[in-house]
Amino acid sequence: MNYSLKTLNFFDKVYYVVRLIPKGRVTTYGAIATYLGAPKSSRMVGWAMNASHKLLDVPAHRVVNRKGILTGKFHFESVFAMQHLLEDEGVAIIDDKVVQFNMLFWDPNMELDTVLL
DNA sequence: TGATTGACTATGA
DNA sequence: TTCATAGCCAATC
Repeated sequence: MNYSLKTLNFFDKVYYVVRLIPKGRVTTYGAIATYLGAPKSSRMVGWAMNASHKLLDVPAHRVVNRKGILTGKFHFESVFAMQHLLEDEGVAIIDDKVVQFNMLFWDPNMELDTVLL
């Protein structure tokens, strides 16, 4: 396993950043990956989310793809769980897409000054 | 060890 | 906006 504390840190950082997402806001896999210094590893963020199933603290529902589509909903308990969680936080969802995604988008690169690396 | 996979993204049509 | 394709990189098998 190791080979890389870096890799492990990557996952941990993903969880850390995701937990920082304010309620009622959303971000993207790419934004998180970029913030972690690996803009090309957006898929790894998704992979981390997949592993985050065990971690109840990770609000994976606040992470969508760059179009604002809830592509990860199928990985939740039900395909409506993700949408419902977001709506409960005040995020409107229509046709699996975040309404006014551009406004609700929370970019860690812009909002956070802390450097985790 | 090597090939496949995936909650993605950028680009071009 | 949507569709298809290519590139990405770590985890899985």
